[in-house]
Amino acid sequence: MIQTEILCQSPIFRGISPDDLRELFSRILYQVKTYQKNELITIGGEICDRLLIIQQGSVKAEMTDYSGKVIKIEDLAAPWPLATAFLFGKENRFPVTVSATSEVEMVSIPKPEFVKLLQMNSLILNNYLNTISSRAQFLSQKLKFLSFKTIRQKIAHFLLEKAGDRLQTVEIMQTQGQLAEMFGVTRPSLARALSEMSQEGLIKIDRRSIKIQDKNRMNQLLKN
Amino acid sequence: MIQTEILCQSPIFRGISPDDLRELFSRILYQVKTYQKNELITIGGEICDRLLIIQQGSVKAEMTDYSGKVIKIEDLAAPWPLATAFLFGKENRFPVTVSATSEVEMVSIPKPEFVKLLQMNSLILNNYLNTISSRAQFLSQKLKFLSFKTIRQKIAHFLLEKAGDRLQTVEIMQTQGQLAEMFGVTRPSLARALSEMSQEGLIKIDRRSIKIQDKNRMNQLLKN
DNA sequence: TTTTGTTTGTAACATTTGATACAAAAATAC
DNA sequence: GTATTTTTGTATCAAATGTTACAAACAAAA
Repeated sequence: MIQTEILCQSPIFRGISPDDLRELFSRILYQVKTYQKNELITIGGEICDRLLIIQQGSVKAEMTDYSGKVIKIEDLAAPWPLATAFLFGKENRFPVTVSATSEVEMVSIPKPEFVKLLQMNSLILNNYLNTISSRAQFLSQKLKFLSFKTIRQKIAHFLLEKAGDRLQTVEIMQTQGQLAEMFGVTRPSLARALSEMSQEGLIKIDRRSIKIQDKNRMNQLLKN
Repeated sequence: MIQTEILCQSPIFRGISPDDLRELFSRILYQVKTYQKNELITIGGEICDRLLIIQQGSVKAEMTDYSGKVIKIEDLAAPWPLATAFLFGKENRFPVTVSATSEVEMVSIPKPEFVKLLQMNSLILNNYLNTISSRAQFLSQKLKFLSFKTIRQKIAHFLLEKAGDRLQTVEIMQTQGQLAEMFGVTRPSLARALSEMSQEGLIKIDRRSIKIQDKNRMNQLLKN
């Protein structure tokens, strides 16, 4: 049985009343499946031709590496949808193996039926488009960040982004350790780069606030 | 005037007959705007609340860096859509400044009207979902590749991916130089890493074919 | 205040990679 | 077959970053 009070909390059905959602579901085909703890739900590599939404319980996603060993990727709980990014596009396969970590109820909507839902209700359509677009935008940002090779470049990008057109001084909310992790470098390396940039007059560091002293030279760092 | 013979070549309208497309357009609001050479079409940072499709001519996309200098990003021509990844999601702003490089006709569909199109025609809906999903999948792959830090890791990932479960020997189609560029490293560095891995018995290199001799140790390289 | 734990600055050394150069090997052209 | 170009293997040195370690500064708790 579907529980629309839970499902309407899901990112895809957000903003829809439980009653409306029940009405919508009555017009499509779907299944509600129950899985016991530790039971397999999807296998990595399997074709992804249906949308799965956790209605009750929690699952874990794992990936198999090339030698066959298993790495845990993430934990998900109701009312989250699974693999929204793999229903469409060229790579229609589950990237991960999903199994139940408690007793689980899973709503399974075949792709053609989900397309009907998208066409019947513009809120669902917008929610879904927003979900996958935001993901693409997030990945794109992350990729841009990774494209800067040296630590100085990463620092410059981070500071200029935070400062925008106007500000000269940026207040950092994270510790150096957290920043270093974001940048994918070690903490002492980040500290060294910061102190060198400070010595060279590019920035001025006072605790957690950093003043950009030479915007032009900072920009030149990003040229390559 | 819209030219549906051209527009139906666009990734978003692919598979739809010119006549059907004309009928669909008759049911929504849209504009066809003409731009002279060098005229501005969108400005980076501007809100992206409409879908733009090049119907005639070509444009260039440029980005402004933090110091105000302009970097060319890409050239686009008819019948390509602009910024499909920024119509929805959290970041609804054009990332680039677009200007005409020849006389240009641009079809402009306001976002709510485009949503109508998506709901009226499931082919358009599928095309659009496939476009942005594929983009997210592509970015995700690229990100995964970049997450490997050492050259050895990149080599291991590349070879294990190519080999799959079965094969032991991988035939490389590119030159070392091309591979090095893909990996974002210099050619001598790649050659050195390969020869070291060969000395350590991980792989055996014979011209353009590389045999994976120790899959387990290769996998361990990817653990961190 | 004193104590304790966290954050920061910095140093010494090891490792990885880039830059450059050059010769051997292979592929291609003549 | 010879000449020319491309590709590959390798060496040397420099630059960037990681690793480890430790002390000073700071913040929170007792």
